[in-house]
Amino acid sequence: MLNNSQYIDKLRSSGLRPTKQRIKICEVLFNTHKTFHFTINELVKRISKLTNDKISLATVYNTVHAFKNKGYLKEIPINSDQSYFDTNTSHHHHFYDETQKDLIDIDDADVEPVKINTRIPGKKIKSVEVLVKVEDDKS
Amino acid sequence: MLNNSQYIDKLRSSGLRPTKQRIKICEVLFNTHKTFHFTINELVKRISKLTNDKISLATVYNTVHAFKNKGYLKEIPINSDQSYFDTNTSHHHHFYDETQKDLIDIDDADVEPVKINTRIPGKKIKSVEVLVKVEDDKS
DNA sequence: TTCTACATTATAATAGTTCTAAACTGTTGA
DNA sequence: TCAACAGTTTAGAACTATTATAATGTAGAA
Repeated sequence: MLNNSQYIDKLRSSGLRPTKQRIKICEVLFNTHKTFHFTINELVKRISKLTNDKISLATVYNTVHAFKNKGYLKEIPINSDQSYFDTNTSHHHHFYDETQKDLIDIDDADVEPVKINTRIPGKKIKSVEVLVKVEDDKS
Repeated sequence: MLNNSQYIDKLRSSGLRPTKQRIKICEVLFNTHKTFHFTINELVKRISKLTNDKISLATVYNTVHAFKNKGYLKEIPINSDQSYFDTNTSHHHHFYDETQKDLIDIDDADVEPVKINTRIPGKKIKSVEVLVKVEDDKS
């Protein structure tokens, strides 16, 4: 437990109590410059690999949802049997490899801005997400 | 049971036996010029409203998946507690109204073609889907 | 220190979807 | 026409991700 004051501040400033579970989850999710995708299941495994005190499944769900609501995580819209989350909250899109069931970032610079020339009255756009499904090329 | 030969042909030509359940589901899904979105749940309700012989839930799932695999239906990528399908298999995109949990088509003409300037070696693009999430505009 | 509201926890509950295995039916070919 | 077989349907059980419950624990304020 060295440099967790950043997480404590972050949590406190968004109205979340800095509990040791939340700090640990912050470490697992944000203690790297690389962003990544994960499912709850994968996160639970990652946590138990990196810590001795186990965190209950319910807490992991609660925390991930709290972080998502605060904008620290994004949920990626995919039809899958489980939800995918992304620690990269900047604007970008995804490939989904249906063969390997693998998610890959598409750098925002590699996608021309998506222009929507229609609106729904009384609604404002919250996000525009592009999902590019790919499969093995057997040609 | 009048003009079902079209469905029988369609099914047979794609290697699906034209059972009476499948024909009935074709009627429910394709007997209109309007395309629409549905969940399995909604489809089951729609079927039971339009027919007397009930079709088992398992068959509805099987049939929807078979139709999806044959390209007669598209699954719409959304994070939801249930899967959404679309009888409109042409290239188009969607608004998802998070307030009302409602899906709305975006005419393909209203979206500038999405240009992806990167590829994954050995993979070919299967689909490019844009999901525009909207919410009530309280400004 | 004490109090209180917020968090965590194990477990139960829920709900969508898939599996199972027995019964049924379209299709083929004799 | 009819037997045989592979594909299909079915009810219900099983499975799995997620959410709810309610008791216990804990951070932060007074």
